[in-house]
Amino acid sequence: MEVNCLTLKDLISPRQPRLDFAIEDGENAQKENIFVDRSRMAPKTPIKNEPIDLSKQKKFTPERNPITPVKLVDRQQAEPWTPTANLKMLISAASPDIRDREKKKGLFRPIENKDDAFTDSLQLDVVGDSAVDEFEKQRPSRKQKSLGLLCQKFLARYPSYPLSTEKTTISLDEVAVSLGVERRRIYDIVNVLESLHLVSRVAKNQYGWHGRHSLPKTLRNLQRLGEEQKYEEQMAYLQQKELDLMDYKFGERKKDGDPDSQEQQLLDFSEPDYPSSSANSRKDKSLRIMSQKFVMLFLVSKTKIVTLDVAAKILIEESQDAPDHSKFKTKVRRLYDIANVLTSLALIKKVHVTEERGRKPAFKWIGPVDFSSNDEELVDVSASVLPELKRETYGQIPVCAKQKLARHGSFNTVQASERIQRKVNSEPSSPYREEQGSGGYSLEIGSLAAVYRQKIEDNSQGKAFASKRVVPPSSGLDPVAPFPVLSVDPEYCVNPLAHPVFSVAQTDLQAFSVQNGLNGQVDVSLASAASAVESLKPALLAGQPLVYVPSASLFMLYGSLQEGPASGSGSEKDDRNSEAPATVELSSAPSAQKRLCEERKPQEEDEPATKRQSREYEDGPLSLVMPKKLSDSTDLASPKTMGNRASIPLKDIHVNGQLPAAEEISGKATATCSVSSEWGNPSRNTDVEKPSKENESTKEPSLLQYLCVQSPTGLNGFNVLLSGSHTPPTVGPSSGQLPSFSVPCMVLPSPSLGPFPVLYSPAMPGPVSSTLGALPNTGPVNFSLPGLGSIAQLLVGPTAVVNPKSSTLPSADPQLQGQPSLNLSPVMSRSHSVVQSESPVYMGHPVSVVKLHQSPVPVTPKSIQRTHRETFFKTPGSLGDPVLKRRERNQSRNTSSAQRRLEIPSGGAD
DNA sequence: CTCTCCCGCCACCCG
DNA sequence: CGGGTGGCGGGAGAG
Repeated sequence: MEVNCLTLKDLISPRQPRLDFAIEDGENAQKENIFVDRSRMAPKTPIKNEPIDLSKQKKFTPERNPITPVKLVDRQQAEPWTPTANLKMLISAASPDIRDREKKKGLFRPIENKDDAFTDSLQLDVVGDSAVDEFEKQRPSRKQKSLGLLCQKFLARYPSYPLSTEKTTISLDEVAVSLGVERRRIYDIVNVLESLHLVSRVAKNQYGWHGRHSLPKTLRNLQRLGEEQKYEEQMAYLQQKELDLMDYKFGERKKDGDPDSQEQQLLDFSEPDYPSSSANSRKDKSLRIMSQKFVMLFLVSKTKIVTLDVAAKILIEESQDAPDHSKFKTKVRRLYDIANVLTSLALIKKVHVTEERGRKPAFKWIGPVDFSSNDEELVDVSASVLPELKRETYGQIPVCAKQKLARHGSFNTVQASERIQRKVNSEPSSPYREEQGSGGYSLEIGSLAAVYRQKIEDNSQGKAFASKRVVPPSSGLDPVAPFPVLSVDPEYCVNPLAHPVFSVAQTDLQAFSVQNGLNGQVDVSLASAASAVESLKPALLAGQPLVYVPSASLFMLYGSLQEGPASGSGSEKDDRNSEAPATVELSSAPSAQKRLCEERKPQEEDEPATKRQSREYEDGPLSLVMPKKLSDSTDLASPKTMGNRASIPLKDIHVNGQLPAAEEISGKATATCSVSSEWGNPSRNTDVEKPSKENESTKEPSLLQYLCVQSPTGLNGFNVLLSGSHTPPTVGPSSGQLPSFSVPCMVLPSPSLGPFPVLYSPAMPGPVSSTLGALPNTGPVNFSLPGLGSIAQLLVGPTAVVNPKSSTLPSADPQLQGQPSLNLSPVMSRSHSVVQSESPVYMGHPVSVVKLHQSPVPVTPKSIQRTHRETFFKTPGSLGDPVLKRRERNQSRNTSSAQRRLEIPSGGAD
């Protein structure tokens, strides 16, 4: 085996660009985190590539055989390689470094599969063998084997926001092998991911990776369901009681109806296949359901903090007619499993709620919250609950939060800018972080209170938006219903910022940023970060989002901007967009499928297409909203890139678009904001990102209406990008269709700017980091992101940029994140694809920019179909090969039939 | 000790 | 029947 592999590699091996990463890896290796590596890998070719490759390679590597016992291994061996495998090989071959690494890993790999993962990570660090040995010897600690870590690795293999075109198939076996774990573990992960629609089962042993595109929708639906179920109340009740435990009786708990039914609904919603409820038959979905419910609890919770005991109780109650307390322990175990996955997704982080009685393990939601504002009731509940919490922890609310509170709903860019300024001014030296810092993690409770307040405030302001969202009448119950609900949530955008804030302390961020350097790679060394903050494990993740953001999103913006003017790549569809929104979307983009999937579910029957679109946008953590209005052209923008994704060099893009875009922008920009800034100090590191090809894809064009305000140099380079046009959030701007919320403004630290393609216009002052130059791309072309820490970029969404809720969090905005968290609200355009930074890395919220693309690419008929129907990628074909590039392979791929589930998907149609 | 949660037995189902 | 799934809970690492 080994030989073969090597050979192949050798043959292929020309070192290619990728190597870069590999190399870096080695360097980075320090950390050990596997994640990092993987993520890196991912970034490279991120999406498409399959992470698996690497991993497999490991396995494949000679060592495999020797290695061990693992069945998986055997399998692989047994199996000649699949095409996918071959691809992987090739890829690996491409970068010898990587290969080597892999090998080493494999070698070292502990006997136990389990160990592998851990081992790998270690290896990564050390590229060297010696190190490895050590690691080997070290037994993987339990932590190393933890589901959370495993999940991160798992996630690292796939792009958070895969291009629509890309379809990734997840082979459980492969994954298990690559990660060195039993399949059973993979099931745990996949089930949770599936509950959030990040993946869907395609066939036996095969899951399709959808990425986070639909996550917002999913969350929205869950939120809705949670509301319907009155989880808030339950939680509030329990919390208040403090969980005295079991005393809590749901007597009322669900007014709606049976829990069961609800549960099913959940599932359904997740999978629109009612009919098949049979599929659900059984318990099987219990974990999924449980996961969804768990998430719902967070979404419903004002505080966004859920203690395990409360969650367990609620779950027990619901799940069974006769709640067995005896199961409490078991439930808690499961919740931990789920929580680990969710943590890896950066949706929650572990915290402890200190109650009078003592500390309780709990998790805090750090994911997007805003998709819809439904706070109203929440407030009430929270009110009751919060008080207690607050006092315990601490009370102060960070300024940031207050600001946010101020109004996330619709605020103007101007406002946003003002805010920003204020902050800056207020604390010149101290970045936002500090503000947050006050809280530290300890905040939890305090944060809750803050949140609570915010919500209240927000509600008043924000409600308008909320109202927008369409609520399907009771549809919630319907399996399908849930999705339908999605309405636009202009607000949604907001979240991103919030999360990060909470989750990561500045320090962490800094460290993080430093480590990561944010290079273009974006890879993020989450792992490293994680390592740094061990305690945080989860937290890291949470913080992570930041990481991603930058590059991709920026890129996106940039691209979009460019496009606006230029539009070259374009594509066809522009018109369509405007024309028939709904249709367009679906049909239009290949990539759309993803979105579509999401959308479909929801079925927006009601909703106008526009809404949907908006939703889509939402998906991306960062969404840039670009109103298409600019011109139709903008719409167009798209796309082609999508298809190309990797192919195009960023440079080109930059070149093309850059200036013009900037100009346009500037022109548009109505306001300029100057920020004083000292956000962050720029840390030196601004590494340039490499533009990932992926990004390229993003390039699309959209039009954005952004204003780029450069901060005077003095400001630190803070630049603000405003969307010039965006209208009030709700309003649909351009086409009128979409409500857009768009990005009100983006603030960038100057340093970062340099890299930032978009905004900078040539005019940009030089402040930008020279570093940029270093990067290959240099120049405008690249937008490299400076180290996170250094650069804080702030993107404010017009509307709610700040999400109220989240905002409440103490975090400091921008900096905290260290990363630029951009939210881009996608413009409404009809189709936008969200692009993710390549680094799939983890979680993060990667920045996903929404593009408008018409049809992204080449949609094959298949894809199209799929998209509509299946919510997600159920069709095998859609999934695409893991390794293979979707392109041909996909086609070639058997589109196997869908399995039951696949079929089901159509539910959306329903 | 408690908190976590890994690990894997074994029951379901499905094909 | 065999294999994919995944419920479930013992028991042990970590703190």
